[in-house]
Amino acid sequence: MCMQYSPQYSLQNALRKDFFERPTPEVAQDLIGTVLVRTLTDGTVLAGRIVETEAYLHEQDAASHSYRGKTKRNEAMFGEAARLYVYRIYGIHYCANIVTENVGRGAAVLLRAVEPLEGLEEMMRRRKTEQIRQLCNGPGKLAQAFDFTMEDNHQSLLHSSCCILPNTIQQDIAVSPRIGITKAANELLRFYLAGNEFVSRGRWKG
DNA sequence: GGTGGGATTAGCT
DNA sequence: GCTAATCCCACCA
Repeated sequence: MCMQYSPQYSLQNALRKDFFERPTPEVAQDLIGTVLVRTLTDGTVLAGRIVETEAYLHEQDAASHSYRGKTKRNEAMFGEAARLYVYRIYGIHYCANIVTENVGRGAAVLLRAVEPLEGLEEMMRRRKTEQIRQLCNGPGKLAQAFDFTMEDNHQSLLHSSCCILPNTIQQDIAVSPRIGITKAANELLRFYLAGNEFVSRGRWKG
């Protein structure tokens, strides 16, 4: 189920910067089905198919961290596309976003869930659980499993140790309002693979 | 210099 | 369903 897909872990195939320089909802939707790959310093490869994302837009989007303009905390959002914007949430967890559009826009895509493909033992160790479904089915969990921390803020996704591989599957993408926000809560900016069990909050009904 | 809130999670009822 | 855990940082004084 989760191991049948065998991605080519090669930078040759990786998504390039122009993929991320498009309108953020398009990027968020097109990221569904792609594969997030990270190679740790010890050579361990972590990979997962992205099954859930949310788009956070520029300064008109009241739910976006960029809503009140550029600050020290969110400056990565205003930087180059295809870089990571990582922040700490509720003092405990991290959330990993991919910066989109052009420099100065302040837009990004939140990675909410991935289906683990490779490096599961490492993820289990970091997550302190052996339940595969629990490894990456939420933004905080995903960040913990892939070891994304503030050190990775501004990190580029355009090299072999950290990149996104193209979608090779064809599945139905569903849309919904974003989760966990109070402002602009009706915008349909959350995208996920319909019926996929690794989507957060157990929204899969199997 | 103090304070409040947050794109969450785990564990308990 | 409810709530504690726990930390920047933005904002106001």
